Amino acid sequence: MHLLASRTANGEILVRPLDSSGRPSEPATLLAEHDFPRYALRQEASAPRWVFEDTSRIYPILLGGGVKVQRGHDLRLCHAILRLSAATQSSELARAEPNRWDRAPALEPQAAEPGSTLFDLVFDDDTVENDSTEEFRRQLEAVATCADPGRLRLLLAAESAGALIAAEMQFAGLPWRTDIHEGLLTRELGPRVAPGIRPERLEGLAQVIRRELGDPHLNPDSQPDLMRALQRVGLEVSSTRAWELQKLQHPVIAPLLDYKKLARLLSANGWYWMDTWIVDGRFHPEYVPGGVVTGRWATRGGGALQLPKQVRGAVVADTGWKLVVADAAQLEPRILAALSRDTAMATAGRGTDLYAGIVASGVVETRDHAKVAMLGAMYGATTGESGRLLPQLKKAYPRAIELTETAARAGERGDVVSTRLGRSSPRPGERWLATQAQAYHPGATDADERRARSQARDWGRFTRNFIVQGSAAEWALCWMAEIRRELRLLAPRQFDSGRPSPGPVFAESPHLVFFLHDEVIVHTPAALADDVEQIVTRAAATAGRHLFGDFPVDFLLTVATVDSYAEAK
DNA sequence: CGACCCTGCGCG
DNA sequence: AAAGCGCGCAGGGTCG
Repeated sequence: MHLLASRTANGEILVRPLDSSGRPSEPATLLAEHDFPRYALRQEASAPRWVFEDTSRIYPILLGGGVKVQRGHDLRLCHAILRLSAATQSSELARAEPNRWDRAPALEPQAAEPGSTLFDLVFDDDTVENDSTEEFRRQLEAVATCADPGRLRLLLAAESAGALIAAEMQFAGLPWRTDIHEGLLTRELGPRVAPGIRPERLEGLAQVIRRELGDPHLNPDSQPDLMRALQRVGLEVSSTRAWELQKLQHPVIAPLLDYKKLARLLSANGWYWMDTWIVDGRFHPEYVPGGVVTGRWATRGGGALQLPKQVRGAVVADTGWKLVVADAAQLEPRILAALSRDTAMATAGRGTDLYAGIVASGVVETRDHAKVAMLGAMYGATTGESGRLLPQLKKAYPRAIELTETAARAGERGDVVSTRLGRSSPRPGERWLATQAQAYHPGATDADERRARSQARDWGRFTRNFIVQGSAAEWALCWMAEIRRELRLLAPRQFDSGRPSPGPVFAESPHLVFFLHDEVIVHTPAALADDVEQIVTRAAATAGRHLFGDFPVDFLLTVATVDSYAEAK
């Protein structure tokens, strides 16, 4: 059973039951917004799949009303996948003119208060293309008529589960101790100062830098000024990047590197950041599922996917609770091994650190070499150490390396590549095609050809990486969806249909609070931490089976139950 | 003044 | 141009 829930022009919620092919089956129900959670909770007894036009816009109403749902289908996200997927190119959906389902969602951040601003899904033009019921039917049909529906079906389910999880994680927030964060800032930067003023320690370092560079008015935050000042004292730099400065011998270097480090802390995660993003002891970033072309998530605001290790000590479980932090070890190379069915490479990672396994197999000398060679293979490195190590890797793991090279060649030609579950890479743009065409033009110059070749290789590196990064993102979605499903079984109380009035969704039971590409954090009552660890571990194996069947590849995790995020690895 | 680009750096 | 992918964000600087 599907329940399509959408918002009407006057702010009510319209729920339309649909049958398995997406056709309206029973009469629709019209609800006031505040009645929606209670209604949804009743429906949950039969575990419907909720069809949302945009999960991030409508699900917060339910969460705010104390209701989590089990299953979802996000029309906007699934449309994006099906529109581009090579597997569904002949479908009605893919061949239709661009319509409202292709338009980017409104970019303004959501209001913190769920349900206060949700106008963007209301459309005046009641055309067939814009109707959600029709769109859902087109999506089901596109999947059903493609060559291998199972994979896409899984992808759409995983993507949609991701949308539910993203909304839930934003709603729940990551536990954040502002007192600990403040302590760190004061220790590193000095006492808090008003915005625009340099904290004590930064000002002190700025003075030292000015003295060493003989420029009493230098603003170390100005890259051009700093570069000129460095050159004036005879330091030949072409940039002011930390890694480049590190190589130089001069008394200004040490204080300058300190300055950069601290200036970064201040601007990225200083007091202003804390005031903006931490509300009632929780960090509530907005996750954007499908925000990256490869299918990875992005975030909007707060820089949640760049939380520096430096400040992770402020992420602390509530009293009586724990954080279960789990990280997929060497995820992308394992994905590559499975994608290419390279049993030798899969064997190297069986029950052990994959890079260590590669060393143990005698392929390269050190773990560091194994890592840099693997990354180079997946990113398309040609020079340097990883370029030199590639032949050894190729000899040991021909199937895996072959797959990356095939993907690169496809991209160089301008072809599309696809992930394990069928997410396809975007086609190169007009400019790319024009540059390639120019190189084949009779009057093409050497420069034209060089440019075209270099651009083709760039796109090849993109498609090479796309299949691995994108398939890894799919694994991670399946992993998380499975964790979520099992966590619910672990603490079923608030979902039981017998409970007549919904309560706070995250007050009592373990729930996901953070996701970072190949890493999750579950916030859990301490007594359940062991169960959560098992769930997370089991879910990794399940995700592997969902993607790769019985191909014998391990997806190892490092799992830790901790009080503070900083304690994990 | 805002819009935009550039540089640099954090994360995977 | 940090060898080699994908991001977000802040601050300086320039331009209209």
